[in-house]
Amino acid sequence: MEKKIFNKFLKERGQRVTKERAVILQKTFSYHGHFDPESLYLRIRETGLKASRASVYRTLNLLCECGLIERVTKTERGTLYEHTFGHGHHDHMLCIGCGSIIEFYSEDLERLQDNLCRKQDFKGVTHTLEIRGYCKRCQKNKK
Amino acid sequence: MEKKIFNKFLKERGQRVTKERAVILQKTFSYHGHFDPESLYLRIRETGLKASRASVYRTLNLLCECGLIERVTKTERGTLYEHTFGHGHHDHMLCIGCGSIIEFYSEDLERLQDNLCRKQDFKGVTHTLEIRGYCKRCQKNKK
DNA sequence: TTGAAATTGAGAATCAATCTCAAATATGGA
DNA sequence: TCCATATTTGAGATTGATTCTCAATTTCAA
Repeated sequence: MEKKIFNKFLKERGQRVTKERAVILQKTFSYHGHFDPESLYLRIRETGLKASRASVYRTLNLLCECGLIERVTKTERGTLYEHTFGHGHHDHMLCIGCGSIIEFYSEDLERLQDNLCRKQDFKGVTHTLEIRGYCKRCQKNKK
Repeated sequence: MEKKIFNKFLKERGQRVTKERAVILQKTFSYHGHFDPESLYLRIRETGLKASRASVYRTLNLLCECGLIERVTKTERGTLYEHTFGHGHHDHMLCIGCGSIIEFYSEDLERLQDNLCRKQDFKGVTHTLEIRGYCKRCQKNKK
């Protein structure tokens, strides 16, 4: 399914469907949560498949452009991605204590974005809301 | 005022108040909007004052820790900062077309954050909402 | 004033991400 | 199926932001 979308996207832009791109797409969707380019690259090599780091980075950019994946955040240790297809848009709470991530979706937030944009004559495409704080467990451990 | 806060913060951690830190703090607050470390460094040199790049980076980290400034976003071209003191919390809309930034504040959003956190037993401290899309001018130019 | 401990700065090091370009490959047409 | 050609790949170089190193300098409590 995602393969169809990606290939169609490539065709439309006169770009080619290559083995490497197929491999990278497949492994990208083998993640259930977040991932970074380097670990994706290693996961590909582990399974005996081949694709260079350069191709991984290039293909991740393509996948972002066609909306199959999203950049979650840029940390000091590089960019985190996740696939959005069959996953749905959502936002994140990030625990300062232990680094754990909670995903959530809020219809109210989506509506609010629309209202905010209208006020500023801005045409919103996507948003990222990141709430930083302390998860349940870390709140307890503090005491 | 911000100088007092910063010096107090340093004292409490057994760190020292130095000329360089004072210069960097002062120039940081000479910006009214966003800035990046490199241009801050250049602004310091332009005015004949002295502080190395290393010290600029080190001091920006300290200023973040004590809450006087905030990292706005990490772009492909480095980190953007802004000072928050006497400025108030707000969020951003980022134009994909021209890179311009619109600041906004929404009471509704603050309330929404509280609700969202309560549902997840999460103790929110701060949040960042970044809406990406097209500003008024870029919407027109597209046609 | 003094000396231990913190800080500075020039340049090296790191690290993610992009670029280079020759060799390999995909694709539409014959 | 085979060809011609434009696209893509990959190894390694490069870039660019940020951090690190460490000798020399500076702060500050006593």
